Amino acid sequence: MNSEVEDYPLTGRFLMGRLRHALSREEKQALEDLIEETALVDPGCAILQRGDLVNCSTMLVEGVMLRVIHDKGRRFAVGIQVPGDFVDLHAFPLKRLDHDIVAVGKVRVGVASHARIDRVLSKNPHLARILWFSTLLDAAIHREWIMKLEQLTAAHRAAHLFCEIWHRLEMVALARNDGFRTALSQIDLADICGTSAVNMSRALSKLKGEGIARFHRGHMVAQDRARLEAYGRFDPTYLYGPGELRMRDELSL
Amino acid sequence: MNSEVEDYPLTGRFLMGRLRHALSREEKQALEDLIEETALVDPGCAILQRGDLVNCSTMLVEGVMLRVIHDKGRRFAVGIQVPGDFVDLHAFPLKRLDHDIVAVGKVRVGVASHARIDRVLSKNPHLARILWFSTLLDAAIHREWIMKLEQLTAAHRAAHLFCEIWHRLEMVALARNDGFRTALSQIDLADICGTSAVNMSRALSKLKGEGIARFHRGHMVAQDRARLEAYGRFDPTYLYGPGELRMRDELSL
DNA sequence: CGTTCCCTTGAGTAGTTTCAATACTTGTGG
DNA sequence: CCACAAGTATTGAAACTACTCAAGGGAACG
Repeated sequence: MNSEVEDYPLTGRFLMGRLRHALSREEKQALEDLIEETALVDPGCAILQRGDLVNCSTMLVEGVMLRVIHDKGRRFAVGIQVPGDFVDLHAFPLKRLDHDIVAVGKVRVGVASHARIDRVLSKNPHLARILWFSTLLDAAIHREWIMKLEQLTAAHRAAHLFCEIWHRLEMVALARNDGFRTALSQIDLADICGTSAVNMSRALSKLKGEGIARFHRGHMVAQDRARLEAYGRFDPTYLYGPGELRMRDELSL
Repeated sequence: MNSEVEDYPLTGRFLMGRLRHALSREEKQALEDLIEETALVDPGCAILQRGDLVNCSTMLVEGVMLRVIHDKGRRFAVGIQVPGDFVDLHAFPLKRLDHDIVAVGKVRVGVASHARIDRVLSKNPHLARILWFSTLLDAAIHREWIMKLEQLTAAHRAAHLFCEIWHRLEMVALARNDGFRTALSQIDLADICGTSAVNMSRALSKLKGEGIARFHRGHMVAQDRARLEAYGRFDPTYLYGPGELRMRDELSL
């Protein structure tokens, strides 16, 4: 077990592999203390609906959540969150969100009231800057999704998505050597990749047929990661993990 | 001429129609004073390239800019900015961006060093919160684009884009009664809508043929705005202007 | 006056959608 | 333990949308 997660069981994965090293021990503790209570969310349930006036924000502790927008009965996923993500921190400055946030499978979350966040951030501008940073990571991921949707066919999109999830879970020490395990269904993948469930099924069997990746009931397994990434035109830079864009030590944030 | 723009010629359009009413006179002046110099940017030129270490941010004063990502020679637009947008404020917390920001047509910008922004924000947490808010508006627009790409065909995407630009220009008092005028080409529209220039041409002639909108050398004219918005499945809520999600007065930010 | 960039139109191909039918999984209650 | 229902996944066929390649028209700028 990762020692950060031992020391900070609710927030130990926050920004792990990104800017977590820039947090002091006191700041990590302040973050952990932000969480007033934890809750279990049932599959498909929303912790937050479009337009709600929000007065607390949610740290995802265990499981996967989707940002979804409903339109004319269809469901469109515009974001995916993994443990360590402060899923609705956007609502702290925005107060209301334009989308729902729903659990995929069973999910455990920690809840922090905006009043408490406010108190901590006004005393600690550095932490405020870090939280701002974390919301902009979501924006960077949104941009990559836009590019992916503009450019790739369904099978390539699926491969790209697998790469992204794999990397993000790896950064928070939840990936496996040969893939990852989530509660995502093919329907979820279709909603994320902007295609129909039927076409997603075909795309996945193509990936399987070419020996690139197998997806079965939420398990993604790929023997040759480089091949998967090449197929998905995946470059992890936009995740601001180790690499080109990563905050260097010379920079104080 | 709008009085805000008279009083604050460089930043008077910042968050106009959104949270600008929450700024005090002093804060508006502090923002205006952030801008150290102005510059003209030539068509197609980038003020910032992916991976650059950035130490200043840019207020768009006049013209339109695109956020673009290059991949295998093709160009993909992942965002569009209009006057009043703090186009690369994302780089203030992120330090490096994942995309380029380029001028469409001739553009005038104001430049604010991060050192100066830092000084002002540390003295004014309320203003810091407002700037954070403004970067999350970009994220909300990104999410809408994701949904639009997942859902709509090229002609509908174009209509949606026209609606968005029209509304955004309207909020900063730069729209016309029957449309708007920019320096966008059909190629730009294609890069934004994730289609080929050929297909965008066909989509536009379809919109023209059905009497929904005419686009010619950057001028967009639509007689029946409601019809255009219906065709583009457009709902301006996500822009956080007047409407459902708008910050209410009861909320202090 | 010609180059360059932007836009248009046609034709063939590739990818996706929808509808429909079928099968597999999982959990529930008899 | 089996039967059933609900949700999930697969496959086929026809219609549609978009892509690429290619050729040509038109406006703007020097």
